[in-house]
Amino acid sequence: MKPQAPHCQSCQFKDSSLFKQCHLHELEELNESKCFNSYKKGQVIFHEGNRPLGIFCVYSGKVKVSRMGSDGKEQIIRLAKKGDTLGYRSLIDNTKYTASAIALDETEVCFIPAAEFNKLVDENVKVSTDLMKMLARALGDTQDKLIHLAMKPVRERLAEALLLLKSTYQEEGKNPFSISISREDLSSIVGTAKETVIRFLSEFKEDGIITTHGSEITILNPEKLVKISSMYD
DNA sequence: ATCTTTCGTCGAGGTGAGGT
DNA sequence: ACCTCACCTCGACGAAAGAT
Repeated sequence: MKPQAPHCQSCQFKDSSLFKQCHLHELEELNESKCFNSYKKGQVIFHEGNRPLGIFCVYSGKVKVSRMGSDGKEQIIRLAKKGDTLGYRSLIDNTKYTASAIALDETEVCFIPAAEFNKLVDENVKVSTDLMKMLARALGDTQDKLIHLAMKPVRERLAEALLLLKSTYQEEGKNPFSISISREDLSSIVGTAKETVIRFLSEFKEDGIITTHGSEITILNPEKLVKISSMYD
């Protein structure tokens, strides 16, 4: 059964998204022009090197934004959850995508065509201000990440990656936090080899910080992870 | 110069899911 | 039931960098 496309006017993420400052008629126009798609785990939402034709709003599921390094290894540069917006930077900059977005599990995404998005940004100052804020925040996050990648050893970066997953994907009231993620993806977030991630995960297990069941990781002691991740701050 | 630590690579084995 | 495949895990080894 094909899932029902949500209405922008009544979308549960309306008040937390980039479009929170939109007027009702603008939301109606967005709703008319948008497309709603679902993706299976591993499916590409947009591909590095392609021209952006619009922006994507994640309605459900999890998405990784990653790019290929010169050595052919994947580096995850961002994780997106429901309510997040993707692909806006390349669209604004009018350049090809510098990264790919891939579904990490069953994911539903709304696609807003470039013309509609640009019109909205042109006409609604509040939206364009929010957009600027979003870009500024993304830039700050990237700077932090760059510094951490350069300064911190793998163990600390892994702890930080686990905390990032927790802060991104933990749903309210769900404790302890569990996530199913391949060691490959985790190593792409940390920027290290899969085996190294596995080794340190085993250490974390021995220390009672996490437990694992297959690819599922449960964080039992986030405070300890914070301690480890901030050792080099 | 030597030792130690960290981390990447390789290879092998185990496990679970899905297909036939 | 059996096979295949993807994924997880571990041990061994070696390179690189820092410490002594």
